[in-house]
Amino acid sequence: MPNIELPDGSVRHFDQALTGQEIASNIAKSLARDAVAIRVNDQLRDLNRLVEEDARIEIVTRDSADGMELLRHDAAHVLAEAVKELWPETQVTIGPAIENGFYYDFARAEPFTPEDLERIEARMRDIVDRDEPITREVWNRHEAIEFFRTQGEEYKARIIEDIPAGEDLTLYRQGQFIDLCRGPHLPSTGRLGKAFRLLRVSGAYWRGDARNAMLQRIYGTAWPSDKQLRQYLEQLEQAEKRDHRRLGRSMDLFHFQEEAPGAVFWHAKGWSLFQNLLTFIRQRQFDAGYSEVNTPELMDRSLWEASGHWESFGEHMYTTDTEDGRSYAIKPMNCPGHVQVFKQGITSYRDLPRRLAEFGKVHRYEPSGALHGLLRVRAFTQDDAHIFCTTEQITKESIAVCDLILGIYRDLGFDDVTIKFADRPPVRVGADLVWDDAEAALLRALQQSGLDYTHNPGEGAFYGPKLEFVLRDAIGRDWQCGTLQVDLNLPSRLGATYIGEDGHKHTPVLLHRAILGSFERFIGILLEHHAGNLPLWLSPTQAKVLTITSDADAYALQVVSSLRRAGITAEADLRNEKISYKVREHSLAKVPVLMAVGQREVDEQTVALRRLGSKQQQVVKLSEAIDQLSGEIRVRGRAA
RNA sequence: GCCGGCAUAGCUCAGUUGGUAGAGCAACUGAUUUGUAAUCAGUAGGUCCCGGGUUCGACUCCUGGUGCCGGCACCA
Repeated sequence: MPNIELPDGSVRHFDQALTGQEIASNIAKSLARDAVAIRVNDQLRDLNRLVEEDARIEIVTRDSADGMELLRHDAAHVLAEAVKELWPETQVTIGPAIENGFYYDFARAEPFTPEDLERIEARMRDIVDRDEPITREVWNRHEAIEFFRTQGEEYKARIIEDIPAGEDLTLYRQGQFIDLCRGPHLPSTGRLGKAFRLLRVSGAYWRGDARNAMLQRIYGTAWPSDKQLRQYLEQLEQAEKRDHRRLGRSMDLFHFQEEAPGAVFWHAKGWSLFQNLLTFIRQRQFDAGYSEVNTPELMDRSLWEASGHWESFGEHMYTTDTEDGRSYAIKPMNCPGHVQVFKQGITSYRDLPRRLAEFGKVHRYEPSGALHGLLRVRAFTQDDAHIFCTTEQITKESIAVCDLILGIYRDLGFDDVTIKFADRPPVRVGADLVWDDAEAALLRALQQSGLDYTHNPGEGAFYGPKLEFVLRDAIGRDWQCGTLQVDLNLPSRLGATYIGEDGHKHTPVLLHRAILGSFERFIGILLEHHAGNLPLWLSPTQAKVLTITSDADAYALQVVSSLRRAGITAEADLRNEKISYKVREHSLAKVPVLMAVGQREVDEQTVALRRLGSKQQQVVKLSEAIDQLSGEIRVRGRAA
């Protein structure tokens, strides 16, 4: 005889236990229709389970975040049911809801083809039409293992074996299909609706471990309504349009070719963008007290053995053997080089902190399958720096690094940044006490800066804990770019020392930090974030001066040279084409400022100025236009 | 690296059961002097990713590579 408290605080009394579905019907018809689960005292439950006790409840509808997750989880089950009906010999494994959708991993000798995907999706729709009740059963552990073994479901049996003894095992049954699942689930398959779509099939290792068998993963997306599904598919198309590889071609920025997998051929415009970004970072670093250095690309293998990189990453390093019998490695990172610079001469504690920066081009033999346009390459340029300091200085320096990184992101148009604190990994160098200190110092910096962070356990580097700076782009994707790592191991491995106040030698602490990480990758992210519409100050070509008739040719050239004198990168387009043709062409090439000049502009010494993305133009005096643009450029890129 | 897919003109893509290839856009040439997202006409353009095999004959079939794409794993 439960008393049911609703989210609005009202309480309803019922004379007998009743199901979530009945409670929903009791409240409102529409709620009954949209209900997918019930939350009973903060615990999600199936709608058709009885609520017998006094409880606070909330009906979970398909539109809510929890509701959508449920829909997607159910979609995964319906997918598995469809596959089992079509190919009964297939083994099922796991099938969770993920952001925007779901997947299910299957073990099957034959690969799924795109045609198979269509058949599966059609069968899923049949299953929704059948509206099979989904029922929860609690099973005994041994019986469950026995059951799945006899069904030939080896993977399911193994999953159950790994569930701690004593826990209740729940199985969910829909039609002929039974799956191990914690639940909750919808009352029936019809409740799923048909706003789902299978997207692709790919490989995935059993339990995410490359030593295990490779399963076949089918990905899908599912939504509460057709409209939301359409919107999502539309969003996917839009994301494709801002693919940096496509923009790189249409904006004539860079290319790749077969002879240099994972290495960029920068074209003039792309390199100009690269240099604009580099100049900006260089200025900011200078202002923050860094000195720029440059260290060899090729160094003897012994140095990499001493640093420990040879052991951990030897397979991913490019090496070269020379006639003199020596073995060199092309640098995969800059730290050992910077330590060599630090070691020259004798450093006093008074000289610390010492901040050495380098735009270091590094090479890493990344696994072939990891390569992805500019976002994952084998040859890239880091905005790398190493800060040598005392233990006492770690926190202060770390705070300064956080400030520097966050400020730069803001100026590049990224406001949504999260910080992750990654602590000691299972495989590491150095004593635990040393790790304790390093982790504590980083956390102190975060606390004193008042920055929010999330914990990323076990994800630190092998030599020290790190902060990871993750920025969210315009379409909601997260990119880890900046990093700050406290290293209490490498300096001693490479013999770096300073003379302390006591006149004795001490080992400095080494902070590794990068802001953008890799210029190549960051440019890829920037392009996608801005959909190619780069901020004026970064654009390789900032303005294009377009003539309307050839009468304006001389004036157009004069405008271009005035712009260039003001530090604005400008080019003239004197071709004998219609103005609309030129506007279209340069808009597609993402030139931020177009200035059209015809007889009127010649007479009045003006330009018809049009900004990328706008359909309007304003006619302004040339001098005004120049002031306006150079002011805008100064505010962003050149400002300290 | 692993699973699956793809590779044809600068780009986007067609190409029948095996008979050595086409379109649109771009490029080039000419005409057009044009007021804000495609002016018209003509011309040229190919190692059909690379190697080997089957065949009278291979873009097409088989086979070994390479690169790319979607994931998985990896990411100092």
